[in-house]
Amino acid sequence: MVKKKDPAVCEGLCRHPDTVCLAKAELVSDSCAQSAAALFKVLGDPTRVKMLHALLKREMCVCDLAAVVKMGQSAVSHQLRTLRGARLVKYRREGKNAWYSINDEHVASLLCQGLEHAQHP
Amino acid sequence: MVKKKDPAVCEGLCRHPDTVCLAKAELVSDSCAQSAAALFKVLGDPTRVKMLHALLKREMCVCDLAAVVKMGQSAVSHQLRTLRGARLVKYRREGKNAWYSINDEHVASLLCQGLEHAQHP
DNA sequence: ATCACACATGAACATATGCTCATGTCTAGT
DNA sequence: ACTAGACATGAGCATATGTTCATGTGTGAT
Repeated sequence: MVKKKDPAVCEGLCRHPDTVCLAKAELVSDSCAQSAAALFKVLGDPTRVKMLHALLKREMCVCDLAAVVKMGQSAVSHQLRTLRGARLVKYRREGKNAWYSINDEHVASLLCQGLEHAQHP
Repeated sequence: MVKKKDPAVCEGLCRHPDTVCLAKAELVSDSCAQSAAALFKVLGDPTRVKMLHALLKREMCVCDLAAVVKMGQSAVSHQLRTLRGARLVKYRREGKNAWYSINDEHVASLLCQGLEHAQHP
């Protein structure tokens, strides 16, 4: 009788309590899963992928980014807002222009890994 | 006059044509950005992050996964469907159970990088 | 001061997403 | 054959998301 359920620990919801208990013990916290998912979610839009990819090589201002990804200035500005919110990009103002760039190497690395994976189906 | 616009190449939509032309030349293709974004989008949900994290260490069946992430069987099954669609997990059937596991190391690496980044704000 | 430009932002809208509920399918045991 | 268990799937619904349109803000040139 090696696979008897243990309601006290696993709440009787599973077929393989040992596995479930182990997995539960190791499971990431809600907040951790939340923030990782939030990060990926921001990366999960083709427009933002293109924008970040363009920013990999150089600092760019909003209207140039708009021209590159072939979108309206407003759309690009909204996307930059969410990218800023997730701290994936930073910006500096210079006169009338706002120059955006990738925030850190970690972000660049993640993006490149995703792009690379996408090319090898 | 180093910054004259070149409508033939940049369509007159930008302030810094040289930069835009360079960025356009290097820009990832639509389909490439699409598939990278699709990959990230699938990773961009806390429930799926938890499920994948649990699968990092061990193969699991559906009802056990449901117990671990504290969700209904149907919800988990739907999520597994999208994970399968993105080829992030694979599964094998054994009698009445379906055993799921991470599809490849690349996926695991991406997930871990995301989780790690999320813990260093 | 006025104007044009670069950018940000709010509202509105269509679409996408994730969950629940109900039901279908397949397998194993009787 | 019949039933129960494990899983898959379709419909429905509430919420989230991305774009456009209109407008607001701040800067520099005239």
